[in-house]
Amino acid sequence: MAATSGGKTYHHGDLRNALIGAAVDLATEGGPERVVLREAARRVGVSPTAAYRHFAGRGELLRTVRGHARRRLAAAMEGTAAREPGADDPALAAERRLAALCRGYIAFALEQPGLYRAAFHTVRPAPGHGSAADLHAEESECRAFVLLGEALEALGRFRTPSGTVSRPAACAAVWSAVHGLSLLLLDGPLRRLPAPRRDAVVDTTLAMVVSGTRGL
Amino acid sequence: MAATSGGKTYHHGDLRNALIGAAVDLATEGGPERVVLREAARRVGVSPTAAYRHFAGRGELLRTVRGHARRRLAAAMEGTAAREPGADDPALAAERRLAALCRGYIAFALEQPGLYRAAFHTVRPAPGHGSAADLHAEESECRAFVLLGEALEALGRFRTPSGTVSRPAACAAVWSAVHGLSLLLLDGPLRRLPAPRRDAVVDTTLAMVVSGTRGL
DNA sequence: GCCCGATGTTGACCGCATGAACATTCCGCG
DNA sequence: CGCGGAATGTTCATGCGGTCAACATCGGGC
Repeated sequence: MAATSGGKTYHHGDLRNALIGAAVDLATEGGPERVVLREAARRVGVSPTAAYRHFAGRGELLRTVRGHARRRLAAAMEGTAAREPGADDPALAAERRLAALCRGYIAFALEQPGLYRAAFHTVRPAPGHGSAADLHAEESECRAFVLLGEALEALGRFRTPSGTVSRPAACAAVWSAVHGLSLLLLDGPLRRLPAPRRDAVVDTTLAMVVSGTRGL
Repeated sequence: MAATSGGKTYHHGDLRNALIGAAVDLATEGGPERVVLREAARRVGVSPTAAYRHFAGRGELLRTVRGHARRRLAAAMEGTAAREPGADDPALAAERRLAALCRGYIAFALEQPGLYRAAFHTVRPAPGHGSAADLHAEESECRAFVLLGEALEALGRFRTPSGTVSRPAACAAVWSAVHGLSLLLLDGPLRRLPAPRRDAVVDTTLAMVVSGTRGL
C-alpha cells in the first residue's frame, strides 16, 4: 500500500519520512523544543510509540531534523551568493561572495528562526550513552562552515603581526560573528529591534567581518 | 525562625532565595533545561508546589536565574579587564580593554557553560501571556552589553565608506562575535576542539574584532 | 489571646519520553 | 500457493515535570 493512497492501513508505508516531515514542521513552527514525539505521531496519525520503530528516541529524531535544517541553511546561503553579481577583480569578487554568504546565513536565521535554532540545537544524550566518535562524525556535517571556508580560501590572505592565522580559525571567526548576530537578533537581547536598526546592525557586523578578515 | 537555624519548621523563612540558589546551582550544573521546579524544591527540602508562593512558575524562576547569570558574566568581564595592564596611549589602552572584556566574556562562557547558557536563554511565555513592555524592560538589563559599549565609546572611532556607523551597532557587532564564538565552542560544531586550537580560534576572532572595529 | 493572611502541603490532572507485551501485516522460502 | 518469522504498529504501564485547587500551619498585628 502506497503512502499516497487514501485508505488507512495498519502499516503506514513511509512512517519514517512522514515523521521527519512532521518534526521539521514542528521545528519550523517553534524550534527544537517543540519537536515532540507524540505530536509528530499525532500529526501523522499514528500511535505515540510508533516512532520508536524508526528512531531510537526523541534525540535521534531531533538530530535528523537538525541535519535537514543545516542543509536548508547551506542552500539558502548558496542561493544568496549565486544571486550576487561577480566582479572583475577576483579579490573583490571573493569578498563579495563571502559577504553574500553571510547575508544569506543571517537572512535564513531571521526567516526561519525555528529551523535555524534546530540546526544548532545540541542534543544532549543521557550521560553515559552514545559513542563520542559516532557523534563527532555526524557533528561535523555542516556545509555552512564549508561554504564559508571556501569563500575565505578564495580570499586567500591570512597574515597577522604575530605570524600566520589558519584558515579554519579565520573561518570560525567569521562564523562566530554571523552565528552570534543571528542568535542575538532571534532570541537574544537584540530581538524586537525595529527592522531598520536591525539592518544597520547587520551591515555593521558584515563590515566588521570583511574589514576584520582583511586585516588577518 | 531564621533560615540559619537547624530546626525544621513549617515555614522556611527564606524560601525564595533558597530556591534561587538551588536553581542557580542547577543551571550551573546543566544549563537552563536542568532548572526544574520540582528538583529545586527537593534540594531545598520543600514540597514541589511551594515555589508557586514565590514565583509565577518555572518561567519566572528561570528569568531570575538569568538575571543572576548575566550579572556574573558582567562581573567576570570586569574582572578580566581590571587585570589588564593599561597603556600610555589612551587609544591603545581602550583597545586592550575591549579585548580584555571580550576575553573575559569568552572565558566565563567556557568556565561556566551552564550559567552562560542560562544567561541568554529565552523564556517563551505561553502564547498570549505577559505584557511585551514588561518583558522588554527586563530584557534590556544586560550589563555585558553596556560594558562593551563603554569600551567602544572610549575607542571612539566609527567611520565607514558609506557614512557613519552608530556605536550601538558596532557594539552589537562585537557582541555578536564573542557570543557566537562562545556558543560554537560550547554547544556548537566547535565543541570538542582541542584546547590549543580553541585558543587559536579565540585569538583569531579577537583579532578580527579589534581589526574590524578599527576599520569601522 | 485571636484571627487573617502568608506560606507550605497534599492530591490530582495533564503532557511527555520510554519500555514491554501484544497485534497485524508483509515477504521470501519452500 | 501458503506459512512463519521479521517489520511495523498498538496498547498498557511507569516515571518525571508543570501547574491548579483545597487544606494545614504559622506569625504577627489588633
